[in-house]
Amino acid sequence: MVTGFEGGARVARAGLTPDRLAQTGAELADEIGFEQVTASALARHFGVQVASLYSHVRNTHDLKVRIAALALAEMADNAATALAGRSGRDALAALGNVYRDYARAHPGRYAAAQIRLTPEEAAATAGPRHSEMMRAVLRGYDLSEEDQVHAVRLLGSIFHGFVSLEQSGGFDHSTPNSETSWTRILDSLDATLRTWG
Amino acid sequence: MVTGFEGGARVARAGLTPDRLAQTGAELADEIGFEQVTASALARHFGVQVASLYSHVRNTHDLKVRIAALALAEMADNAATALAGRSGRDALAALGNVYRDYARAHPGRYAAAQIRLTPEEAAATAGPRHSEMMRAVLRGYDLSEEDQVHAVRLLGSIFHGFVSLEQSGGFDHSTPNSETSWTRILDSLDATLRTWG
DNA sequence: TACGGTTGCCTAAAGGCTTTAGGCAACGGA
DNA sequence: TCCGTTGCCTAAAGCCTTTAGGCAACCGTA
Repeated sequence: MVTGFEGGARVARAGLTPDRLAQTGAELADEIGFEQVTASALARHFGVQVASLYSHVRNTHDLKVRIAALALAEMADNAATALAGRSGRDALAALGNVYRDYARAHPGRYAAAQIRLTPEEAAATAGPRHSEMMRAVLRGYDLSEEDQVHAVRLLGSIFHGFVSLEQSGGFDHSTPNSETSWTRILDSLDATLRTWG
Repeated sequence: MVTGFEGGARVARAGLTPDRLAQTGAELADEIGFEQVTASALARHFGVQVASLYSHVRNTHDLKVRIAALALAEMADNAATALAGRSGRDALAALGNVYRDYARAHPGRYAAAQIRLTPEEAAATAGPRHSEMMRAVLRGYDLSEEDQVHAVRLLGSIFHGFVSLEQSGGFDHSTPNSETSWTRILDSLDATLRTWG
C-alpha cells in the first residue's frame, strides 16, 4: 500500500530521491497498473507538486526506465537465491518460477520490465545478470557454446511467452489449468535440453 | 504511408467510419508506433477535428481494440493461407513464420494485437481462429485431447515469446543471428511434439 | 550560534490529449 | 424540392507533461 504524506507535515520536505520515486512508482504500478503510473499520480502520493518530481527524474520516460530497472534487479536477486544449490530440471523450474511468481505478485513491476530499453539503458540494468543466470542453468546440460546461445533464447522465449500469455488471461477459460501446462512444459523443455545435440 | 485529406477538399465530408479509423490507425501504428496512435494524431491525418472521431468510436480504448481486432484478423488470414496444404514440421514453421513475419512487417499492428482484451472483446475478434489454427497444426502429431491443450499453450508461448523478444531487440547484439535460433527452436519443438507422450 | 551557499519544493504558465454538449450544413430519400 | 438524418464543426472542461524562476529549509563552517 502506498501512503501519501510519508514525510510528515506537508510543509516539511518530502525527501524525494530518484530511488524513492522509482520504489513508490513500482508499488503504485502494482496497485493501479504500470500504464497509469504518471508523474501526477506519483506526486499525489507524495503530497508534493508535480513539478517537484522533475528535479529528480528527467521526464516520465526516465521514471519508467528506473521502475523497469528496479523490477529487473529484484527478479535477478530472486533468481540468484532460487538457483543456489540447484541444477538440472530443478534449476530450470526454479528459474522459470521466479519469473512466473514475480509476475503474479507484482504485475505492474513485471509490465515495467517489458518496456523497450536502449542498449545503453539495458546494459546499465540487471539485464546481463539474467543472461548469466540462464547460462548457469544450462551448465547442468551438455551443450556446445553455440547451442547455449540458442538455448538461452529458447528459455527466454518460453518463460516470457508463457508468463505474459498467462498474465493476459489467455489460458483462463479452458481446462486443464495453466499450472498443469506449466509443469508439462518444464518437463518437455528439460527433455529437449538433455537431448539437444 | 498515411496521407491526410483523403476525401478531397476540406469542406467536404471526410467519410469517416469505424473501419476506416481502425485501418488508418493501423497504418499510423506501423509508422509512428502503437503507443503514439492518439485520437489527435488520427484526426490530423484525416484533416478533421478531434471531436469528430467520437461519432465513430466510443473512446480511444475502443479505437485501440478495433486496431487490435484488425491485426488479429489479418494474422489469422495469413495463417489460413500459409497452412493450406501443409502438415507436420512444415505447418509448424509456416504458422510460426506468419507471426514472426507479420511482427516485422507491421510492428505497430503486432503491438496492437498484444493489448489485453476482455473475454467478450476477445471472443468477437479472430482470437478463436488462432487457437483453431494451432490445433490444425497439431493434427499432424499424435496427441491426446488434453495434451493438445498443453501443446497449444507451448506453441503460443514460444511463438509469442520469441517474436516479442526478437522484436524488442533482445537477440541483437550476439551471434549467431536470431534466424539460426529460430530454425533450431522450430526443430526442437517439432521433435518435442513427435515424442510428447 | 550565526552565516551563507546549496538544494528542494513551490508557484506560474504553456501546450497537448481526451471527452462531452450542442449546432449547422450536407446528404439522400420521398 | 423538401425534410429528416447524419457528419463534422465549435466550444469548453479536465487532466497530463514540461520548463522557468523563486523562496525557504537545510548543512557545513566559522
